[in-house]
Order: sequence, then structure tokens, then C-alpha cells
Amino acid sequence: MEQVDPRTRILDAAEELFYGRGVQAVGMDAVRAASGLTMRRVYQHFPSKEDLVEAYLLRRDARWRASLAVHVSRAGGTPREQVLAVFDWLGDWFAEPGFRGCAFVNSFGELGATTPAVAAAARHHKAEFAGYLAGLVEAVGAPPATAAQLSLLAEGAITVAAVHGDPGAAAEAREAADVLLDAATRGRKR
Amino acid sequence: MEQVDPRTRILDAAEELFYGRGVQAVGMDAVRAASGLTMRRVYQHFPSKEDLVEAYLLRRDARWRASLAVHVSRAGGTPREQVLAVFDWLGDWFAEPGFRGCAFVNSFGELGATTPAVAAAARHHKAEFAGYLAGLVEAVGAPPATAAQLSLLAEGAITVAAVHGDPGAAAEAREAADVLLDAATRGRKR
DNA sequence: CGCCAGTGAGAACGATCGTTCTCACGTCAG
DNA sequence: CTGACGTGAGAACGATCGTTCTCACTGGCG
Repeated sequence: MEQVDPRTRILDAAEELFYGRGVQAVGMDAVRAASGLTMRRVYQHFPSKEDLVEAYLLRRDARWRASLAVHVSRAGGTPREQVLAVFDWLGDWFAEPGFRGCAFVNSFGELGATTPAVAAAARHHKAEFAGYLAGLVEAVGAPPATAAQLSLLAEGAITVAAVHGDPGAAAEAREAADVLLDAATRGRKR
Repeated sequence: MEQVDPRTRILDAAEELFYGRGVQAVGMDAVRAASGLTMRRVYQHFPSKEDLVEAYLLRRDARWRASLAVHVSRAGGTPREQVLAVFDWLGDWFAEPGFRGCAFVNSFGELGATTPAVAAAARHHKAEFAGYLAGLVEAVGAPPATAAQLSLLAEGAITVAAVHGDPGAAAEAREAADVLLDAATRGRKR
């Protein structure tokens, strides 16, 4: 059962701790304890804490975006329903226990000024998400400007849901997105 | 010239450092050095770092919202122009040198999970801003739901501007706000 | 003058952090 | 069997942090 490879166990432990408490608030010893490994093993896989932080962010980015893409593709339906499905997925995410906002925004605020790798990971994550959303919006027939606006709604919903602990921000964003898509496609595409 | 009272000097130094590098990345000795005072004096005014952090956030909240209110009230014009002036003000803020996102979101991500006072300050700041915006939106004749949506746009613009260093997010948000206000007031109020 | 409350400057303290080292132990090659 | 090597467990190290203490000094008040 616990035969998962050490690297995964370390990353699992690091992710839960870093995301839940903040990176700087978590010592390497806490990661070691949570992973059930020895210090030697941890440093064998990640030569420094910074390496571990970067790996944590990269893995989370990949998993987060893959999960979103799966949900949206399963939503099927029209292109427009797919765009709105993004906000439904956000709502599910916000309601998860332990939700504490965007890991990349949190890390960026904490370390972005001092650790270029963290700033780069955050930029990459946001750019990828915005690009993905832009693709969906383009399929609806709305201009790129509308995609950027929907991006802002999504980011805002994440922030508000995190600070106020209110998953309802996703529904508000979805409603706004609906209106913006209406306005952007009215008269443009039938 | 340097006759400002010690408390202000400490808070000025703390704000620049905490906001620019993150709270945990700044030691009390750096605050002391930047304030030009002695350690004894610093701890005389703020018995602990947590007290200083809280005071930093409270003062920044008050100044930030006052500055916004001044800009909006000077924008004069119609209620609708006042709402849009919020986004213009955000654009000016984003373009300031050293802009690094919302101090409250950053602090929340870094310390919100471990320091309740920080989480409370962030919630308070966001609630006050949302309430202020709601007041402006109400004067336009749009429903509260629209105010919440505009809130999301503003928060999203702050996040995107911070991570990508792109002040243009404010203009995108303003454009979206304009559309949402159109949709919300069409047929409702002449 | 003599005293003392408060100050400046910075050393000191204890805790914690990231990282590395020690050392006894198990394993496998020869 | 023996020796070399990789591991587990955790101590140790050096740096840094938040906080407090030391101590010489100053200025006002009796």
C-alpha cells in the first residue's frame, strides 16, 4: 500500500504542507516527517528546499490544468457550455476542504520577489490557464478581449473565494461570464 | 526633515520591506535599519513582529481605500463614471514602480493559515472594498449581483497585473465592467 | 553636585531553519 | 569470512530569526 515511490511521497507531503500553511512556514523536517522518509532520502531526491518548492509548483500546475481540462471536455455540449464549465469546476474546487486559494498566487506573494523560479512558475501557470481559456472562448466566436475578461473573472473568483471562504464566487463569475459572452457574440456570430 | 515621529518611520520602513519582499523574508533588524532607529525603540512601539505586521496592514488598508475614494470622488461625473473610475485608479496603481499585487492577498497567502490577525485584516480589507464598490454600483441602478461581479473583475485585475506585471489588466477589467453595467441597467432604469 | 530614568548601540540568547555529518547496521561481491 | 558500500536514524552545524539584555552615557530634577 505504501509502496509509492519516495519522490511522490515527498511531493505529496510537501504539497499538503506548503499549500496549507505557506512555504516558509513549513520546515524541511516537517516534510520529512510527513513523507515518512529520512532526511537523507529527501535531500537525495531534492537537493535543496528551493528545488522541492519548484517541483511542487510544477506538479501542481500540471495536475490542476489536467483536471480542469478533463472536467471541461466531459462537460461536452456547445463551446459556450464548455466555457461556463470552467467556472463550475472552479466552484467545485473552492468547495474542497482545505481550499486556500491559488497555490501560485500564494507562492508568488510569499517568494516571488526573492525566488525567480517561483515567479516564473506562477507566470507560467497563469499564462497557460489564460491560454486554455482563450482557446475555449475562441470556439464560442468571441474575440480575444473577451477571453482576457473571463480570465480576470476566474482569477477574481479564486481570490474572493480564498479570502472569504465563499465558494459562491464561482457562480457569480459564471453569471458575469455568461453576460460577457452574450454581449461579445451578439450580432457577431449568429 | 527627519522629524517624523518614530512610529511613522517604523511603519514606513516596514511597509516598503514587507510589501516588497514578503513578510517572512524581512527580519526585524532590516526594519530597524531602514527606519534608522534602534531595536529598543522599535520594540517600544511594536512589542512583537506580529503587532507590526498587523499595524502595517491596517494602515495600508486605510490609506489604500482613502486614496481610491478621493480619486473616485474627484472623477465626479455620473455614478457610472464613478464606477469606471475605480478601474482607472487600479490602472494607475498597477503602473506604480514596485507594484507587487495586493498586500492583503500576499499576506493572506503567506500567513493567513497561521496568523488569524492577518486573515482577519485581509477579509476586512476585501469586504470594505466590495462594500464601497457596491455603493457606487447601487447608485448606477444595477443590482447587488452586478457589484459582486465587478468586485471579481477588480480582484482578478490585481492578480493578473501582479503576476504578469501588466497594468493593462485594469483596462480589460474596465471594459468588462462597462459591458456588465450595460447589461444590468438595460431596460431596468432608463 | 548627585541621582536616576531613559537612551543608543549593539551584543547576547534561545529557538528554528536548511543542510550535512556520524555511525551503527545490513547486504552483497569476492 | 571480509570488506566496501548504501541506508536509517538522528545528531550536529552554521546561519538567521525574534526578542531581550548589557552598559556606558545623557539630561533633568532634588
